[in-house]
Amino acid sequence: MEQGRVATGDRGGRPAITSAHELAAVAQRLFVAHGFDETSVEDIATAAGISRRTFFRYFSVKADVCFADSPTELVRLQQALSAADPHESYRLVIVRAVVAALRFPPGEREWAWQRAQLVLEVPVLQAHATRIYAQWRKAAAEFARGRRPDDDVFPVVVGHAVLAGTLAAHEYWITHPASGLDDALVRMLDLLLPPEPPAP
Amino acid sequence: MEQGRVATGDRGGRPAITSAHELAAVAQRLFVAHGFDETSVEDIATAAGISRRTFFRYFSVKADVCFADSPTELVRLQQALSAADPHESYRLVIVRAVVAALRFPPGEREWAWQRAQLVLEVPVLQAHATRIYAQWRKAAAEFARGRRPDDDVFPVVVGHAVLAGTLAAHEYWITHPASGLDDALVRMLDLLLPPEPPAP
DNA sequence: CCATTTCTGACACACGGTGCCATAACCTGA
DNA sequence: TCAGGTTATGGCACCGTGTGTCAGAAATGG
Repeated sequence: MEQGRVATGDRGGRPAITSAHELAAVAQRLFVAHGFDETSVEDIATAAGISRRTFFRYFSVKADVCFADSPTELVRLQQALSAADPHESYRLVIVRAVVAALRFPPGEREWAWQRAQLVLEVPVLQAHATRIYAQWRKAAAEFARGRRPDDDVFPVVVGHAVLAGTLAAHEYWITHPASGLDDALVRMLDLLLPPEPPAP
Repeated sequence: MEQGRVATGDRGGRPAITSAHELAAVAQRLFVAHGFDETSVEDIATAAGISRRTFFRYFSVKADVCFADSPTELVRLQQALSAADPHESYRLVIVRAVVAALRFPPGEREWAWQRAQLVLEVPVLQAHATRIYAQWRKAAAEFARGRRPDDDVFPVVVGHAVLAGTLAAHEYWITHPASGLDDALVRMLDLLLPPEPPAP
C-alpha cells in the first residue's frame, strides 16, 4: 500500500509538480475518450507530465483515480449522521445525510455524471468501488446500532439498505440523465429503508 | 477473456487431467490456510498437478475459482423466478427463489460457510463478486419488470433489494455461524423488499 | 495407421503494483 | 553563499496476473 503522502504538509521540501485533483481530471478525460482498460497508467502519467512511479504516489491503485472525492463524501455522511437529532425518524436522518454527502456544485454536474457512468459500467471500477461501499455500509450500520443497540439485525439491514438505495439512485440517474440525483436518492431510500423498529 | 472450454464436450480429444470442481477444492484449502493474496496461481497449479497456463483455462481469473458454483446458482434463481405463478405475491416468489437458488447439500455446509467468509472478507474477492451480483440484480430486475412493465423504478429497486438482502443474510450468517442461512435470507429480504406496488 | 479433436505445457509479453535509491527542488540557519 | 534537512520525483529491478501463440500429448473413429 505504501501510499506516499504527496502535498500533505506544505512546509519545506520540493513542491509537488501536480495534484491528485489534477491527475483525476486528466485521467477521467482519457477514460471517457478511450476507455478505462485501454488507458494505461503510463498514458495518464505521460499526459500529466509525470512518471508512472509518481502516479502511484498519488493513487496507490489505478482505479483510485476515479474515487478522489470519496473520502470527503464519506466524512460528510458520517458527520451528518452523528450530528442528527436522536429523536428524529432514523429514515429522515439517513435520507438527508446521504443527499448531503453526495451533493456537488452545479458546475460539476456533467463531471459527476460522467464519473458515475464510469463507476457503474466499467467492471474494474465497479469492483473497486466495493471498498468505498464497505465504508458507507459501516457508517450506516454504526448509526443504526446507536439507535437500537440490542438489535443485531437492524444495523446490517440498514447498512445494506443505504448502499442499495444509493446505488439504485445512481443507476436511475445514469439511465435518466435529465432527472436529479437528489430526487432519485429520496425515492429509492424511501422504498428500501425498513420501517423504524419498535422502540427498545 | 478467452476462457478455453475445458470438459464441456466429452466426445473425442485428450481427456482433461483435472476438473474445475477439483481445482476449486484445492484452491479453497490453500486460501483458507495461507490467505488469498498469499497464494499465487502458481501455488494452486502446483498443488493440483497442472501448469499455471492450464489453470487459466479452467478459470480466466484467479478469483473465479471461488465462484465455481455461481453459474448454477444463477440458473436456479432465474428458473425459480420465471416458473412462478404470476398471481402470487412478488415478494413471496423472490424469497422462495433466492432460498432455492442458494440451497446446498447438508454435507457442504462447512464448505459453503468458508467460501462465504472468504468472499465477504477478502477485498479482492469482495470486489470480484460484483460480477455475480450484477447478474443477480439483472435477473431480479427483469422479473420485476415482467410484473410492472410500465414502472421504471420498480425493477431497479427490486434488483438492488434482492442483492442487499442476500448480502445482508450472508453477513449475518458469517457472524452467527450457528444460525441458518435460509432463515436469515427470509428475514432480510422481508425487511428490504419494497411492498407490492399498486396493480397496473 | 492416420486424421481429427481436445487438452496441455512452455514461452514471450503487456500491465499493474512495489521496494529501493539517487537526485532535484524547496526552505532554514550559519 | 553555503551546508544540511526535507519532500517530491524518476529510474530501475522485480513479482504476480492475465493473454496470445504454438508445438506436442492423448484420446477417438475410420
